Amino acid sequence: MSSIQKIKGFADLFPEDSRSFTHMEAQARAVFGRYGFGELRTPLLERTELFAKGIGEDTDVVGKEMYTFTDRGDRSLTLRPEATAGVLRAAIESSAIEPGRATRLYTFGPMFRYERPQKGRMRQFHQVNAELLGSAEPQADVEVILMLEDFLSSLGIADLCFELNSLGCRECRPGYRAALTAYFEALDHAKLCEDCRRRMHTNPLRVLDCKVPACKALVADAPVIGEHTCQGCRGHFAAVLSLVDRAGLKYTLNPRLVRGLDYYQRTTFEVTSGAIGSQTAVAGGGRYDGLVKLLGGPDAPGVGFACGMERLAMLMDKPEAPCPDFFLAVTDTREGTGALDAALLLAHKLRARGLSGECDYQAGSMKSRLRHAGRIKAKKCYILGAEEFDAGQVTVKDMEEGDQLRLDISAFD
RNA sequence: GUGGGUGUAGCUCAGUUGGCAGAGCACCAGGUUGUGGCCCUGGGGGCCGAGGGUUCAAGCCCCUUCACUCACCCCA
Repeated sequence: MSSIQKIKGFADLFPEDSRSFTHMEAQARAVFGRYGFGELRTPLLERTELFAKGIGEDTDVVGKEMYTFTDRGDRSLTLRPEATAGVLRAAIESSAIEPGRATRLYTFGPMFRYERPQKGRMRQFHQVNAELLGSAEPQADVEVILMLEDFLSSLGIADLCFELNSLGCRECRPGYRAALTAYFEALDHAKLCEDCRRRMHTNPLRVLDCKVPACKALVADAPVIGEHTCQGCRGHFAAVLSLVDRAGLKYTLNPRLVRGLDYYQRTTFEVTSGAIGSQTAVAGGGRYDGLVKLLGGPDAPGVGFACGMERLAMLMDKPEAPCPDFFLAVTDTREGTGALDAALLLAHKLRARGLSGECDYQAGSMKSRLRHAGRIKAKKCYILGAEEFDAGQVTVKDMEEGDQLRLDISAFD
């Protein structure tokens, strides 16, 4: 109890769990590579203002969830709570964005949010991110959505629900917001929950997302965004839906799909699962035209997604531990014979031949050593007992077949 | 931040109205004088989360505290 323990909301991933992450990363590289995306790695720490600007001052993420501190130079720094802002900062800083030409980048790694941990939510969690910069066309939205689906199915994850929506743009969204607020005002808004009475003014879109039954009932007849979006947004969304359809991806329209980060415009999407606790979002994303410019870059549009790796891990089959090629057992329990030295050197030679395996550092009974070899699923057990050692030999037992033979150790030179 | 649940062996968990600290799995040894998996027998292992209180007696009751966990808010 007196030993130092990890801090709340942070996790250690031992091989049983880390294998899942390694596998996801490998699949992401393979799938995204087929779409022409290149990997970008950005720092985990950024200046606080990048997130404040990029995510939105009024969001929960910026308002109460960031790990922010001042460094020794009195700069305010923040551990990244999401990836997009950092990716855009890097792309802008290195002039990687050419308006009118697509730039495709993906990244993955840890994100940090100071929240109360629960199932599917950690303070340090991991995301896979992809961003397609420079294209405002609906084809870009669809490419990203299809790539996400491609990635998820490469992991063998089924029973996922794709939800799509359009939030409109800077031109038409204010009108929708006003209509929503007017709707709630006209209603008996005392029936709304406390949070929603506040939200109907600050962010009426959020009310649509409320889970309180009374609010849900009132929201049922609220104006739908599709009726308020401008011609351009409507055409864009129609094109996206049509293409997604033609690509054969099943989805549901969710007019109440509101995302938590301020920068989304037009297309938004979310992938959900009912099998990972009360947090259902596995991945989410959308279009963020205007964000690149807001962060000081060219006026280039963008679309992308983030995918929660811990949540994916809950849905995946765990990759099996690899079976070692050998286990080198030492059963010569006499003192000072040098059998342990001989074992180590023999194991070294086996590895030089490309074989994998572990080697005893302590001699034990035949029974216990063989049991261990079986337990770690070694393909072969190399046995170095007193007889073998004195003869300069080793017994090699096939753990599957059970047959064995004696070989000279020198044969492995 | 606000609620609920749980802290006992390396792991998963029992533990009755307060009365000697338990099981399964894992580990070690033996049954089988040098041969794994199945079976049988035995063994090592514990500040019962921590601190205080009540009591002849506390894993159990009371207070405090810490940790973990689930949920709300919100999100991946």
